[in-house]
Amino acid sequence: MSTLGFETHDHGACVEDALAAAEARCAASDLRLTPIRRRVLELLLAEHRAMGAYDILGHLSAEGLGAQPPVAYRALDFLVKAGLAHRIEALNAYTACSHVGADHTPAFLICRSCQSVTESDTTLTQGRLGNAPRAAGFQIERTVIEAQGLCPACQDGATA
Amino acid sequence: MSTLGFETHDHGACVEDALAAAEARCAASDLRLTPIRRRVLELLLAEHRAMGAYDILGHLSAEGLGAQPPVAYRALDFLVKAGLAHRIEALNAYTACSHVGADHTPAFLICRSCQSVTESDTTLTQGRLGNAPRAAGFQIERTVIEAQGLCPACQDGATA
DNA sequence: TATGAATTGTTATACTATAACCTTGATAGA
DNA sequence: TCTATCAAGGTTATAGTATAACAATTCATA
Repeated sequence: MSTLGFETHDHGACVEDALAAAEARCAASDLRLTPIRRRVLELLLAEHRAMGAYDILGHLSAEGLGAQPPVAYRALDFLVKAGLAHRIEALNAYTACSHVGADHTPAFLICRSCQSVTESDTTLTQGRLGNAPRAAGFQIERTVIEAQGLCPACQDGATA
Repeated sequence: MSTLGFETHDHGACVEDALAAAEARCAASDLRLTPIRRRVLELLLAEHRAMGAYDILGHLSAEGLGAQPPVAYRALDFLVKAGLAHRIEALNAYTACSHVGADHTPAFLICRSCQSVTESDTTLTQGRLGNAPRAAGFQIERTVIEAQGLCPACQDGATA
């Protein structure tokens, strides 16, 4: 399975599938995908980009769903903990998860030109990053793997 | 070469070596390691931890070296650009570089208990992370690889 | 319906970072 | 020597990111 999805795709179906997967996951794990949480997930799914908490808050507020920062942060925290979204540390921003269900260690490819964020499969990296630290006795609980650069589309005539 | 340095070491020599390497590098590259920049590097080297910009600023200010945020941020930016320090994205903090001179893609092991930060050699990871994205045509310019967990010392009777 | 737990509403504030403009001091060419 | 230039630092103000704390509400269920 390839998840390096810079290629165009049926985004409507992509979003619907992701929402369905999210609902299934919440139902199965006894988590509540409330209207606010669901809407935040939709916003994140709308584009394959990372959004800041205050971007999210702007949308929520425009839609009468809450006007204060904690509203956005709580929904984002929920989604991240539920495995439905990820935080992109290098951007202080958030993106919808592309592999809901799979217990994964995500790696991200972040385009500095178009801000697209692609979640890459990391089984490869995972093993490698895991080795050296384990040899040293370090017990990994969470890993952040983020590559920044230019996506294929932006390499033609872009800021490069 | 092993850089997974949780083991104890001669820290005085460690700091002196790093400062000497920094001076050599600056001299060679026509960069100016001014008193403020040098002091910030010393502060970062003092412990194998990451420090926030405002931690640094607190020290500088106590020493009469500058009281406003830009003073700290400028020095940190300089050190990062010069390859003498790294920014730890997951902590919004900074740490001295352990491999001055080597053109490297660093990976960090961050202990959530004692806050120690160890810079691991990433030739391993580098190759692996590089493959999948390259296959997709993504042109990597910078990578962030940070693992959080428990260092060996903190695994005994710690918050785990 | 009473109860407790989870969620949301709201205020206030803490933490992180940079824009903008000015001053100083070193350097190099006239 | 004079002075143009530029990098570095000083300072003020403000932007951007995040959370503590507490009140109000909703919801499932005893």
